[in-house]
Amino acid sequence: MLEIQKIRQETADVVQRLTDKKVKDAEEKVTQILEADNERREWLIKLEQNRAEMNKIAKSIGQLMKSGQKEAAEAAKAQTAQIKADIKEYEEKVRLVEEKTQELLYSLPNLPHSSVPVGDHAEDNETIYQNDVKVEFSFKPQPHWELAKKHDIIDWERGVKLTGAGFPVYKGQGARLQRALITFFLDQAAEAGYTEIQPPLIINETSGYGTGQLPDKDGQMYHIGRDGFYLIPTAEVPITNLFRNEILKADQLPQKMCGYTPCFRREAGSYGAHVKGLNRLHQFDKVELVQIVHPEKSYEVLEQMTSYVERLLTQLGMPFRRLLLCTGDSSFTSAKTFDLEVFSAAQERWLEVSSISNFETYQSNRLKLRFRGEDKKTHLVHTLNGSALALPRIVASILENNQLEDGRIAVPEVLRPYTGFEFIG
RNA sequence: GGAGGCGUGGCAGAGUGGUCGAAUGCACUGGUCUUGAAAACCAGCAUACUUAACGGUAUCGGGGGUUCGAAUCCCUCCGCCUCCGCCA
Repeated sequence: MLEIQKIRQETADVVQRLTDKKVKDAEEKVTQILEADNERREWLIKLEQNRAEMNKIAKSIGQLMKSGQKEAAEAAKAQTAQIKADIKEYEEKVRLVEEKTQELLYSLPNLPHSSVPVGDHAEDNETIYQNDVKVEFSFKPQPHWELAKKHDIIDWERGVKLTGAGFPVYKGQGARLQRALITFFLDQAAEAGYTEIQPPLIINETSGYGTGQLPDKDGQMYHIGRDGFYLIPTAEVPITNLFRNEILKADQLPQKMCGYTPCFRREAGSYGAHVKGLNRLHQFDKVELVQIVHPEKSYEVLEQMTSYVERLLTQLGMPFRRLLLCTGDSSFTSAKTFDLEVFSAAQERWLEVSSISNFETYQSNRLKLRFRGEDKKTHLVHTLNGSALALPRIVASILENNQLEDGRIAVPEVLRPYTGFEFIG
């Protein structure tokens, strides 16, 4: 959520950047917010004046009662009725206009950082880096869903029986490969100084609002109607919410955390060849990095986190590239996002395996997550997160890029201590 | 699931209808003193909104109510503790 003070003080700039972000009618929306906010303050002042008056009378009644002037006290009571009614009226007005302001603010995405290219679609993203790993075959490579079937390591059909499409069952070497990846990623993160967190997989509504999944992505989460909870779509939600409503000491920053969790996504509206196999699932595993940092450090940290994830891909021997997402393609809540994509030679396409974002104060403003600065005042922190990494497309890439002519699949060196085997099949 | 108790500032802990945003202690910050430190003493020490400023308003787990006035009374939700039941 954008800070209202910022919208007030830097109106023109905010409108421009929202327009860059491809928000329709940005100027109109901002004007509406400012009008609502002005109205709010007008009513608030009236409300508070009345309350002050009321407090004054109440106090004087107390004095009169104490000194035994009963009649004077009763007389004072009589004049409170009108003020009381006014207070009620103003309270209602303030409540309504606050609700409206809030709703409008929720509807605005984050402002893009100045270094983010302005663009509409994925085609406008900038390729920042591409490594020189090449995967070439002397035979016709098979897509991962064929390979998984052949080696009997992923069972889609029985997953459908248990739950539905998008809930695969991993078995044997497939299950072991998953577990190896999770442990490898967690070990690496620990070495890089991230504290491992095992959060709840179910969150309440407030947490959903805190990181921005609610209200705009309500349809993408699984809702547990009976208790009003949600299944987490990513570990980002519980981990970033850990410090909601807290004021951290300066020396508590940065908070570097990582966590492995399954992720649950309804993926309503997705269909077609791009969701085949492991490309898009309703339940998948992911190790997530979250950092809560001093505002001055956040872009430095974004770079550190991204290079960290690139190192993981390098260790796995994957051909990958780094994209800087353009304004139109980066997420609602992000100020700047890098995507890392692995090239799948068999599918002949790039698969997004990680997305690393700086949210600046967009999340912390909702979370009321602040720190006390050198000036002794409270300031909003900056929050960042990134996948390190999401498993399904990594598994797909390993299967597809590491397949051998005899049909076996070579496990990347770094994973062998974790899998206990060198080849699948 | 049943019965009872409790939820106050960073922590501990007073306060059961009237200058209570809240005693006191500890912690913390600044100052005096000291060669330095400790001790002692003095001062400060929640958050948010609002105002050009003085100031004002709200917050004692959350929400609602009674009252001229609520930390204090009532309702409700949440959480914690104790006992019983059940259970991995």
